[in-house]
Amino acid sequence: MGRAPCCDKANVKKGPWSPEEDSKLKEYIEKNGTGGNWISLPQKAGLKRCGKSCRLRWLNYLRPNIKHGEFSSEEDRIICALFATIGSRWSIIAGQLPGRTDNDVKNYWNTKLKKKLMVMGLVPHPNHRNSYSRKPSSQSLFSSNASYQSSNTLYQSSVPPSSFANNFHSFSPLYMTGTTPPSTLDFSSVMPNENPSSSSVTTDNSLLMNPSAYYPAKDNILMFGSEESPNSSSDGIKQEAVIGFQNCFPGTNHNNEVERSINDDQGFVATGYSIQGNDQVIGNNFWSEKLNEDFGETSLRYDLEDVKKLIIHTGSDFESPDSVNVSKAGEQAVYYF
DNA sequence: AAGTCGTGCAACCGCCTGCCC
DNA sequence: GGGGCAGGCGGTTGCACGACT
Repeated sequence: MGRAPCCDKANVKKGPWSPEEDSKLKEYIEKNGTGGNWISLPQKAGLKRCGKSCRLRWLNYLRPNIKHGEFSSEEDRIICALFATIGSRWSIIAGQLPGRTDNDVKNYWNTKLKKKLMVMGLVPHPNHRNSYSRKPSSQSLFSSNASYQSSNTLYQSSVPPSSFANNFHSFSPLYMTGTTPPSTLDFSSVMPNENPSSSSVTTDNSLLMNPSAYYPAKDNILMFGSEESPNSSSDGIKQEAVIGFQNCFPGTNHNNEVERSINDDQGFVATGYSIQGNDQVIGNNFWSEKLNEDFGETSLRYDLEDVKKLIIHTGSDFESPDSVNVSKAGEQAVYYF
């Protein structure tokens, strides 16, 4: 038996809202509130609409302080960073942008921002055949218990939403903002800096302050990304590669230290790292463990230079055979093992 | 001027989750 | 503990409108 419909479909109006309906709804809610029950609200308000439709109209259009119009470059940067961190969790992303709705952010991403990033080579085109990939191995990508948090709810799931996985794979290069401090976002490595004075966004937002809390636990992913530097050499060799590990929020803070993410359950280390030149990048989860071994469990922060040395020093010793020379500007790679 | 195409966005659909009984 | 319901969310659709031919 299927579930009962939320309203009588035959007797509800669908399609665009008229100004009269808008004013009825607005007037009612301003006077009485939603009463915590959207289903019964349309009847009380004298509307022939589904409760869900009323809720959507109110949240996306009628409620106070809704911001319409162009997204600023600051908002662009926040959306990109959060998308890279948590995927298509539009409501959470919208929660970081005062006056914006999840629908707005979603539409903006799908119609403009994604294309913009594709053009820039920061998001692989769907038909792009030149990115590195490797089959998942014995350990399933999402085999471990995932833990990810929305604005007010902590979810525990063995299988994160497939949409998240897809997005995570597709746009993972944005994970590698090797210059992303926890409280100050600097997207200069992934976004063109249209306004140099605003290359960083200072925020005291809890999500940005503690991104690891929102980071889904996924094992055995190694991500590579590269972008073409303005002074890229003529042979097309990339000038920068940034790598990140699952369970980590890759980034450095303003002191050029690699942040360690505290994950009580699994004790992972958050690492972020940007290398210059034509470096060969080798790594896997052992990298995190090596950091602990070499720099101590108690240390909350690792100096970026030490991480660089460690990568160079221990790279060939990694147990994983994975070894990638990310050589072409603008290419990205995602490795699973 | 008319037809076609592309884009943006509001709205809908259906699934998932939490809450309540 | 489990079933049902409502809210919330992300994906998708469809329409309006402008650009282009």
